Amino acid sequence: MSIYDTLNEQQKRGVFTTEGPVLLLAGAGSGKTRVLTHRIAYLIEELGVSPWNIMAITFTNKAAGEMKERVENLIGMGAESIWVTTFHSSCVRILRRYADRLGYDNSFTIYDTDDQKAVMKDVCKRLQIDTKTLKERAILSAISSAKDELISPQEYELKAMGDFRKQKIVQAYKEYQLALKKNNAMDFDDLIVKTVELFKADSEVLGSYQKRFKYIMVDEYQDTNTAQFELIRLLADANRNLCVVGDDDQSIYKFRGANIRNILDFEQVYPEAEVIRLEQNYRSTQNVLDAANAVIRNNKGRKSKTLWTDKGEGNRLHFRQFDNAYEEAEFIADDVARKKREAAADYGDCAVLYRTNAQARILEERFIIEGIPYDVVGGTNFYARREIKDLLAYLKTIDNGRDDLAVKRIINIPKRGIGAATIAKVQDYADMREISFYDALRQADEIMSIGKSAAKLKPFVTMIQSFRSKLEFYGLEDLIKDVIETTGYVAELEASDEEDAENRIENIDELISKIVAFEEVHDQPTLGEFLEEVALVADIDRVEDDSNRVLLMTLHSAKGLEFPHVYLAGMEDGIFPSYMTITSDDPDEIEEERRLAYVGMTRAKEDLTLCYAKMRMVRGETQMNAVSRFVREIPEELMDNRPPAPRFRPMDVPSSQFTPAEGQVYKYKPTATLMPKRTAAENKPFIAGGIGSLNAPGINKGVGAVTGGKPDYDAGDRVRHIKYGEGTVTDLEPGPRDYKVTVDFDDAGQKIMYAAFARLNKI
DNA sequence: TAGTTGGGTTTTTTT
DNA sequence: AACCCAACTA
Repeated sequence: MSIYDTLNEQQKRGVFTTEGPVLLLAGAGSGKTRVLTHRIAYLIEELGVSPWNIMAITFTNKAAGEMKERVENLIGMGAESIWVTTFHSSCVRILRRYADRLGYDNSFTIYDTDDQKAVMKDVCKRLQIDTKTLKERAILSAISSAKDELISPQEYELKAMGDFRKQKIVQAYKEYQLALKKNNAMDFDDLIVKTVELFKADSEVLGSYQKRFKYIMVDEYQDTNTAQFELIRLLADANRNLCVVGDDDQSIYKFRGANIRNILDFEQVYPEAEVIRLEQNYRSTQNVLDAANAVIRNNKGRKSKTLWTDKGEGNRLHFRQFDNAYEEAEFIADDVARKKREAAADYGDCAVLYRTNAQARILEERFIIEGIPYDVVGGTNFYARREIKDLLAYLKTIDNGRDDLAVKRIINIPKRGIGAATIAKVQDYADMREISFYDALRQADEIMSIGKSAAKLKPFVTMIQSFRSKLEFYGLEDLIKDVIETTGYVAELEASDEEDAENRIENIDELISKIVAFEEVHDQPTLGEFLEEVALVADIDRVEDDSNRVLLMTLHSAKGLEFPHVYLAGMEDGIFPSYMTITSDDPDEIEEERRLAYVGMTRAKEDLTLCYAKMRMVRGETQMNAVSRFVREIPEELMDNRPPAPRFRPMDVPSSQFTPAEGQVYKYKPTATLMPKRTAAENKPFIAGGIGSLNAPGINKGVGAVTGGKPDYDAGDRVRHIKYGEGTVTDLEPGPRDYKVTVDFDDAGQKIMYAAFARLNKI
């Protein structure tokens, strides 16, 4: 009995076909991760390949971590030297070693979207580009697309002939790259592009990696872009042992440059490629699969395949119709609660998927009201949140003062009376001497033009220097706490009456936890390593599988995941498929949306619920939308309710026309298929344009003490938190203006928070 | 310089 | 609705 016996025939072929190029067309839920992990195990255990010679590229850090773990479970020790990473992490690893050969310093920093925008703003100012007509964002996205296609500024210039707009973009592109280089920084796209550049320019380096990576595997291959493909092609060129795994039906990242041709044309590029299809689905019931197949069948130009399962039919899909998004949210929350009550599902078995991040808010509000533990994935990346970026900017500045952007970010946070004028003068001085902004600050006395403002800069420099010297003696955890304490960052938040101050503080606590965790995992944790690790994490990487909370996320984020119970919210034409793709004259766009629908539906193992709201507030105006065409593409016999037939459809109606005074709301009473039961109080008419009862002041205030007095619990007590669930208080200490409470939560682990914000309830 | 206000814009999706 | 930015006031 070997570990390979449990694989089906196709999977076995995928595992045992180790030499030469292999295209593994793996339908949703067909066990591709199993094939990949077994393939790695087979290479190592049966063929005697050194783990060191294997590279597996995944889409997210989370997927990489899981794969590594599963390989470890299969072969025991020895898995740590396999490269299992994302494209971006691999490239950083390579560039940290060789970036100097491209004229960068090996300690380059990585710029995120915010940083890019800041640089571009500056570039536009210098080039006198009118950002009213040509937005920074548009320029950046043009540059990003160019980089995805490996188009250099020079090549772009050739294409820009006679096109004024493009010529402006070329100028900006060139200037932007110069600025990045000057700051010794790379953006996300550069990580790939520069690595390809390095490989092409330096055959010695390329040769060494080719020699090392004898077996290369790429997961989610349908979502690779041209630059990534080129990277892989170069790496695999010597041995040609390249196994790509993907599903053209799940290609959903065209907007990010994913080139679906990479998978469709694989056999042209590698004529000797073996093509293996995995069509048996081990995840979903037949009904779910039939529905998903019926939808995706409407796409043209796909590699035909039909998923099947030997699981039973299962439940029919649920279709539910609502008047508005609030009722939709209420139903979903109620339904989850019902399933939990009836022991049909636990919280962690449920996921709510939607097209746009904005849809999360209403759902979230409802989940809070009903006290259902949940987690929202995505939106703004954790590390892109203001408070986190602020603190990270401190850490970056302490680590090395070379990141001008970071220094400028925090120089006046919290307020130190240092304004734009002073900053500009310091920058001028820095430019003149060709030194960094921070070094210019250190010489503030020498800068004649700033006059008495120099006195404001000095304490800042002294503070940073003191952090630096203290770093010799204490760890990262002490450092971050010291920064928070010394700057008064949290104290300021605490005192502020900002709506989301509580949330910010929670995020900061989470950051501290992450630093602590980082220090636990690494033998010799350095600040630089922490900052690097943090630069490349996606929001999805942070979700823990065992936290037993309902997950709320976009359809995009859900790729690669599965849940027994899935709710698809906002199944409306104009929302999903999005308005943009409906009105586009490129028919490919709607096909990509359909693939997204396919991805969403195939996340469900047992139970799939499709929700439709007739009226929905989008960007401040009320829209009336028809049922999503994707719902209508599902055979009716697979659903428990028949979606209403399409009728006249005002695409969007100005909210002003929907004041209750004019009574028009009532025209759109539900045509009543199954509506969830609700109490009379809850059944009040929805007021379009208003925010409804859910948003009443105090909604987020939960229960429990809000004042700064001593809480009614103490160390040792059991308490309940609205989000983290139950836990034990391990510490309670008086702070400057509030008690600081440390709780060891059963599910969420240890958290430190301010009592006023934590709103813990003794139980 | 800091804080406020009013006007204009917007992402659909993210490593 | 939410966010960002410029312009204005204190």
